[in-house]
Amino acid sequence: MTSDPSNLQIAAAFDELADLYELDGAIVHRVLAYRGAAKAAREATVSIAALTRQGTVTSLPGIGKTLEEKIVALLDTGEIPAAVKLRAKYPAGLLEMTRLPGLGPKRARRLFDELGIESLAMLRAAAEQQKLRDVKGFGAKFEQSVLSSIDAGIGERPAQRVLLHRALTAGEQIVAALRAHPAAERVELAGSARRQADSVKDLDIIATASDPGALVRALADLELIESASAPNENAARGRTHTGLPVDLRVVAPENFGNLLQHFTGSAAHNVALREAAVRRGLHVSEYGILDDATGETLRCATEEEVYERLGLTYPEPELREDRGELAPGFVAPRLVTVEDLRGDLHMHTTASDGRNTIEEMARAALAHGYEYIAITDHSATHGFGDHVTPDELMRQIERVADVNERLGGAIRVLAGTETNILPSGAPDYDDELLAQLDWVIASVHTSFGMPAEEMTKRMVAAIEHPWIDAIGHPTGRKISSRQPYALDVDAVIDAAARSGTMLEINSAPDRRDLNDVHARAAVEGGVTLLIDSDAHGAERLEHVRWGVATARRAWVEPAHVANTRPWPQFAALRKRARK
DNA sequence: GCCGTTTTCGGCCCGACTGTTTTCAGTCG
Repeated sequence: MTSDPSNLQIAAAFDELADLYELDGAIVHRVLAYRGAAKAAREATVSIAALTRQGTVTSLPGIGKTLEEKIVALLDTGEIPAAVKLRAKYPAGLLEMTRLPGLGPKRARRLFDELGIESLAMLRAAAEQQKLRDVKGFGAKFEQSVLSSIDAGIGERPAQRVLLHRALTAGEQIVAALRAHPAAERVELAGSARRQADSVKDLDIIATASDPGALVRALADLELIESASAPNENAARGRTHTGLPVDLRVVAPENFGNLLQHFTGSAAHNVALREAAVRRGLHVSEYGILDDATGETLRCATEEEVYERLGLTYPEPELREDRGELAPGFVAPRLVTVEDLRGDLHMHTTASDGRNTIEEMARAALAHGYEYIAITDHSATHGFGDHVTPDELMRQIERVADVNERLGGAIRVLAGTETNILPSGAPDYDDELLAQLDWVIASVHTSFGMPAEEMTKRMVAAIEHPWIDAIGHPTGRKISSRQPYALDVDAVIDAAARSGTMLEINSAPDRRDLNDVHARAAVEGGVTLLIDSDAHGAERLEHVRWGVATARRAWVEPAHVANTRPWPQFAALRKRARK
């Protein structure tokens, strides 16, 4: 018996089934049911395999009797029979083909049935030989489009997504530049960038203007924009120099709220919002709210009006993922902000792989308005050459004391470490040394490939260690480049709550680890979170913005975060304060 | 395939665009 599939693997199996059923011509609602189940699996904070064995998996939204059976089959045999059958029927190349613009599952299926086309290569050949136009519904224009799409490499890989910090930095500059235009009135970023998602695929900007045509044409002239075109007086589409698509829509002021709400999404949020509206006899679109009873359409100048008309509490954009923000009893959380943070407990200096000295980091943190920071260089076995030996760590403690003296108490600098969690679960300094520090954060940097059970044991051992105050980047994921290591996050949360060990939201823009779903589960499990920059240079202290973004998506309030507290209260949360 | 202030069947968000088509299905966001 191999180990159970992770929630992410189960979600992937459902997504695959959705694609296969779609090719097979299933009704769209059945396909959407599988996609919904995949979302539920990705966002579940407990092990779906475990729930299934307990017989309670159907308590998850969107998972009923049939999907339960399919999970059981996956657990027992490692396969879902329907998927095996459908894979044999529809070659994998068909799914690649559906990545081309204008070619969805229905049309791909038709080409497969009538011409036997089952790969991008065969599709390309048929387009070149002008054979596609023989099939009803296909013409010369489509053949052209196929050739140019395949030549552009579309189809070989999924659409590129850009990390939030890059997209949002560009998006904010574009918004600022548009706001400075004389024709501009309101200009706001929408879409996944506004929701502070992990990554985005384009920027959506919604505006009102005294002269819409002038604003729309102005997009092309912005320094950040490589090229743009305006198909009409109210919309422009462009690309930044890094290739990020930008959509600008100018709308009448009385409709601004409807458009901003619509284009902020998420898709799942909007679908749930509209379903809730239909139950009240209302129909929501980007143009307004149509009332069945009166036949009139209400146009909303602000988003607040949209939610108010629907009888819903306004949810901050970060919450709009259909994760309970539309539920009847929803109470808007007071989300944590960068300004709430009073300290940063994870950063590096020249002693390991950082670029600045202790004093430089301390002065930068002081300028940032912090009351306290911890210096946490990499430990003895970091393995990248830039580690701190036990002797060196002793000298580091003295250097921190010197800096504290020189700064005259303006900021409190803690002598700490980011100690490696060895495969055994032990830290790589001995307890006597850890006891002399002010602060210990522990992280996994090696042996990522352990099975979930061993990795969980390793992590729980570290969490239960008497001198480890917090776990750094607990799942090891790197957004769009590295999967989290196999880990029972629920068991980690339990252990952290029991032992009073903090779990970090690491703010490195490609980590944001814990992620939004896990951070929310941690808070619900009674864990105190920590939001850290993991800065390797003084200017990177600003990165806490991205950790805060993840925290906000996790419904996190200031009280859930240790480093929003003044020093005496924070100090008391450390394990060493309880000895 | 799921689900219930429409409760065990019959619904399941909304609209624009596209290319191919004489009225629209499929795709996309």
